[in-house]
Amino acid sequence: MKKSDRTRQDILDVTASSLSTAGYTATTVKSIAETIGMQDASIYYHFSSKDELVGEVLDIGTARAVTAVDQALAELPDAHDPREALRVAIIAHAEAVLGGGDYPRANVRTFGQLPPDLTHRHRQGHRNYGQIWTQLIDDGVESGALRGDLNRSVARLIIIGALCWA
Amino acid sequence: MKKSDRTRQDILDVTASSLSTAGYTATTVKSIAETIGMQDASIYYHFSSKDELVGEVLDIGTARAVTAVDQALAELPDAHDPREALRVAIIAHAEAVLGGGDYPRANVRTFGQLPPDLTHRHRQGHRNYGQIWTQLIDDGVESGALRGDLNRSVARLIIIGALCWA
DNA sequence: GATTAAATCTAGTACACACTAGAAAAGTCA
DNA sequence: TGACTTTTCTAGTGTGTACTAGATTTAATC
Repeated sequence: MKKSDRTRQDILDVTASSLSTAGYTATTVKSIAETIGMQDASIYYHFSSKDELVGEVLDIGTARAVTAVDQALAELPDAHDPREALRVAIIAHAEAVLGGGDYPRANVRTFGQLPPDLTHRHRQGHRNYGQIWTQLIDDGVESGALRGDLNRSVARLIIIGALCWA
Repeated sequence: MKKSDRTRQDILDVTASSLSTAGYTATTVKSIAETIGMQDASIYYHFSSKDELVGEVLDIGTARAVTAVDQALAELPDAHDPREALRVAIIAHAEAVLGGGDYPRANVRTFGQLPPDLTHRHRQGHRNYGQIWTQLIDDGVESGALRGDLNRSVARLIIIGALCWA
């Protein structure tokens, strides 16, 4: 049962890499198999469908980003400036996306090109992640550290948008 | 030769609408034809390929955004604050993308999912557009109105990224 | 109204894709 | 080694896509 795990991991890695650079449509089962050096049909021994495989890659990516941000926030001192929290979170997110490997990048790259099923499956995860930022911004506004006259949801969109774009 | 022009325009409009909401892959020749109420093969009387059709839609979109920003900048008084120029340009861009119809939106929506040929064909247009913003930011920095210690290309990416995300 | 041109349709081809079934090979362990 | 399991391959199916060829209809012109 060792061989299977290694191959499975290889498939995930290659898929994440392809998704992050080529996008969803250009990431074909055949191309994944070719990169690994096996037949496309063999992929289905490890994953029951392309979308299950892609879904797992995306799940790993969001989990890593969430973990990175959560951890960065947890390392803050107990009484911290809400602006500092926002700053730390932004840096943690940026590091996860830019330097954290292909998995978080796959999420950003394929956002908006996934088939409906996958989109729906990951919508909740995205919402949860957005919730973190909404909370950070709300904290800032309510503590008076951030200007209260800006539209909060707009601010959230700008921050996440700018981060994803980078 | 009137009928042809009207139908051609219909095809362009429907394609822009579909691209802006469904993206490139989900925008099939068949779906376009169905929306109009004709057979998919009939599309090819007006356009020689799907990508030629899509390319024309994207060209129109970028042209509209560029025109909107250029026009907004041209209406500024001769001696204007560089910050004001940036502000006006951002608003013009946002209006073009959000309220300017499907054509500019099609560009944003399909960014990163186009086949290589189309990507390459429009890369120059995107570069030109980016150039406008680079210039605006450079003006701001050199005149002292904007802080010079921020990385200019990062600033450009953040601004365009946030706008496109919205 | 007849003739020509423009526009659309019918009926297909070719290809890439995800995916399947069963045979073959590779690995595991007594 | 030999029996058994795990993994991969060969060879296909079905489907959706862009696209083509030629017939057919619709519109314009004389």
